[in-house]
Amino acid sequence: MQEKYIKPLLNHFESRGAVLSDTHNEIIGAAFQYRKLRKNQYILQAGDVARYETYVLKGLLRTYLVDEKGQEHIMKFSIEDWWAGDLYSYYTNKPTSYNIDCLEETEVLQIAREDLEKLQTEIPGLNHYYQLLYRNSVIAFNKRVAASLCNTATERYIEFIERYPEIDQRVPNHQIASYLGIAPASLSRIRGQYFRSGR
Amino acid sequence: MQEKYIKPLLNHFESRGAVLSDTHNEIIGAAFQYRKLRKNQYILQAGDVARYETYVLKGLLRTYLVDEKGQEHIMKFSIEDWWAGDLYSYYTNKPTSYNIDCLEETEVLQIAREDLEKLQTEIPGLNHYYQLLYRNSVIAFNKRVAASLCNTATERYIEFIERYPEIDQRVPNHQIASYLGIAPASLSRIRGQYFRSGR
DNA sequence: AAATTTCGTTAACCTATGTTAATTTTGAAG
DNA sequence: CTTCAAAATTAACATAGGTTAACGAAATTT
Repeated sequence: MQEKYIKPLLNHFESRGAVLSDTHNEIIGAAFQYRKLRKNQYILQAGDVARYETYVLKGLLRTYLVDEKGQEHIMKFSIEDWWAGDLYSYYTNKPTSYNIDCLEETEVLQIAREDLEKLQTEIPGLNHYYQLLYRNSVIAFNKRVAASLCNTATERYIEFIERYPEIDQRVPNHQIASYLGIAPASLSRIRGQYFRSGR
Repeated sequence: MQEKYIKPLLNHFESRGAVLSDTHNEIIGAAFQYRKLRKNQYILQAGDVARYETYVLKGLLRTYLVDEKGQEHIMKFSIEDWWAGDLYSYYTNKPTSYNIDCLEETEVLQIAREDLEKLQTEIPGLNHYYQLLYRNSVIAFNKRVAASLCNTATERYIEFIERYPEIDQRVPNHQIASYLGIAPASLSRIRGQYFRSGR
C-alpha cells in the first residue's frame, strides 16, 4: 500500500499511545487494505457477515438499521479518523443486522479479523490501543443512553449540533432526525422553534 | 482475602479464556478488596470520583442518573457475576455523574485503577479479558440503542422481561420503568394490556 | 437552463406516553 | 396479626412527537 494511505492510521495509533517501529509500521501496512468507495456504495448489508473493520481516511459512512416496518434508523456516522463496522458480526461470523453505506465518496482502510488478531499478537502495543478504543466507546454509549433517558428531542438535537458541527454540515437534516430517533417533520418543528427563539 | 470470596472471580476470568497459575490467583486476590454492603447503601454518588470498579458476588446494584428536574433514570442493574462502575470517572479521575446503590444486601469485590493497571501488566491474559469485556459491552450498548430507536415501549418491556427474567423478579416495576425510560404509570398500562391480551 | 428528484417546512390531525391524583394491593416492621 | 409505608393500578387530562400531505426550495441530472 502507498505510504500516504497508511500514514494517517499510523499517526492515529501513535497519537493514542502506541509506540511503533518501522517493522511494526510495515506489518500494519500489510494487514490493512485500501478501498475507494463511491457515494451510496454499501460496505456492509444486513444479512452479510462483517468481514472487515473499517477505518475512514476520507469521506463519511452511515450505519443504519431497517426495522420491521421498513423504517431506517441511523446508529452512527463515521467521518475521517473514525471506525465503522459491526463488532458482533465481525467476531461471531454471524450475519449482521446493520447496513453501512457511503454518504460521500469515501476512502477507507479495512482489516479482516484474522489479520487484526495476528496484528495484536505481533504488536502488543495495539492491544492497549483496542482496549482503550472499546473502553471509550463504552463511555460514549453510556452518554448516549443517558441522553435518551434524560433529555428531550430538542435537547438532544442541540447537543448533537454542538458536539458534531461537522457532521451537521455534511448530512441532510432528515438523517440527523433519524439518528436522534425522531421524524423529519419533528426535527423541522424543533429547528423552527429553536432558531426563531434567537438560537 | 478468604478463598471463598475470590474464587467466583477467578472462575469468571477463566471461563472467559484467561489461564491463571496459582501465583496469578494470589496476585488477583491481593488486588481486590471484599466489601459487604447493606441494602440502600451507596457505593458511588454523583460528584465523587469512582475509585473502584466493582464485581458483584451476591446481591443487586443499580446505576442511575438524576436529571435537572430531579428525576432518576436507571442506566443499569448489576447482579451476581456482573460489573458495576463508571469507566469515565475511573480512568479520568473526574467526578462521576452516576449514583450506584444496593437494591439488596450485596457483596462485592473492588479494585482501584492503579491495582487494575498493575494486574494487567503482570497478567497479560487479563488484557485479553478486558478487551473482550469492553467489546461485548459495546455490542450490548449497540443493541440497547437500536432497541430505543426501533422499538415501542411495549416491545422493549417484553424484551426486558424475557432477557432478564431474574432482574424482573427482584426489582420493583417502577425501577424497570425507569430503566426503560417510561413513567411507572405507563408501564402499568402496558402490563395491563399485555397480560390482559393473553400474555 | 430545464427537468427531475430530494429535501425542508408547515399544518392538521392522531397516538403514545407523561402527569397527577385517587384507590388498591403488597410487603415490611413492630 | 396489625400497622404502616411502598408499590401498583387506574382514570382523566395534557403534551411531545408521529403521520400525512401539500408546498416550496435545493440540488442533481439531463
